[in-house]
Amino acid sequence: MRAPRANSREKILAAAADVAREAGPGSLSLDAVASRAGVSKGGLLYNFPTKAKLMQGLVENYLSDFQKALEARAAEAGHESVLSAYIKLSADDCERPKPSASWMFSAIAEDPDFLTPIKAFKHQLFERLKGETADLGSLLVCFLAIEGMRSMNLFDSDVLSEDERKLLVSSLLKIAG
Amino acid sequence: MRAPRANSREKILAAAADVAREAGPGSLSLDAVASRAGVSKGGLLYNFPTKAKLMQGLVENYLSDFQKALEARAAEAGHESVLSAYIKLSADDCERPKPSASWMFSAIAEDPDFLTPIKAFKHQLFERLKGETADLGSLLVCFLAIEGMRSMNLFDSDVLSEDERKLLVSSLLKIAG
DNA sequence: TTGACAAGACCGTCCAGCCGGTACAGTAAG
DNA sequence: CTTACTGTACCGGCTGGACGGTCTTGTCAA
Repeated sequence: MRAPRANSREKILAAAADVAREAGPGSLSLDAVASRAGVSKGGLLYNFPTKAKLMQGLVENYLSDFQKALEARAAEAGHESVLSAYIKLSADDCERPKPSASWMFSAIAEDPDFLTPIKAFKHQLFERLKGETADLGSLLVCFLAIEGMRSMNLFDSDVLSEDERKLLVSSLLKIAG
Repeated sequence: MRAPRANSREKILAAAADVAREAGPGSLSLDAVASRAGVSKGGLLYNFPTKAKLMQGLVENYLSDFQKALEARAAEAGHESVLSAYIKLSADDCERPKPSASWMFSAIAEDPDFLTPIKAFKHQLFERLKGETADLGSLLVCFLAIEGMRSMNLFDSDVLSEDERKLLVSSLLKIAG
């Protein structure tokens, strides 16, 4: 029963995210991930020799996906600012009711240092935005508001209604100029 | 050496927060909390019959502290808006380099439903702010930006410098009117 | 045949919750 | 006063189960 062509890595990563989302970040065990991915535990450990490596894979995957999406947005919109692209991308990410990143809590529980690459990424993005934005105050407000939106999505807090989120986004775009 | 009246509950709660902050949210074990609080495991279990109850205690403590602090701010400043009080309170909370609430990750790992009271609290606060703020767009931007600030503090992300945070706060206060 | 890859039984560790104690305070009958 | 009983606060060893990681044994593709 061996899948001749199985890109197991991606399946496992996706399965891990699913398990964290559905069973809760505290229930992300290797056994659960393996069975969810349709893979044996040995198979999982073959691809990710340790749980920490799995978490690392999750983080790297997340970051590279995000970067790709942001670059695509920034390119497709032509001469639009990166900040606008970031706002719109985040709005879309938060629109779908998937708090798709609750695996992050598992990673933090495993080792808070898994946040380091994410922090670095954000810092880098912030610096990039500073380079293209005239008014630092406006940038700060926008950047933090987006952060807040993402955070609420992560924590699965649907405090805002659909309309409110749309109003928020348009307000931010206005501030961003 | 029976302490006739030691308010063990508070000591335990504080110890739990300390352990989560220093050893990481994944290392919050009952043994660690007990020894940190200067209490035996049995004593801990006497006050909090289960780990879930301990988490619940943490959440309730956090929420009531926050509410008290907010009320105090709103009262002391006289006729200032609640939104301004909320902004300033959050700014002060985030100023000290203590990501004092990393126990929250442990709670989420234990059971994501521990977030429910927090979500409810935020929702309630948001409704209250809506009642006193004229421009919904401005309120949304401020509210989310504060959320972002708190989130960054929680994740121990020091992306913003001291000056930037001050500028952010003053910008928010201006928007809040 | 060989080696990349997968299966799952197995082992050691860790931890939540349990349980049988201990120390002490209050109370009240003798 | 004292003895006996009751309830409170706390102690710490124990255990059963879960989980991460290893090991042995396949199995398919080239």
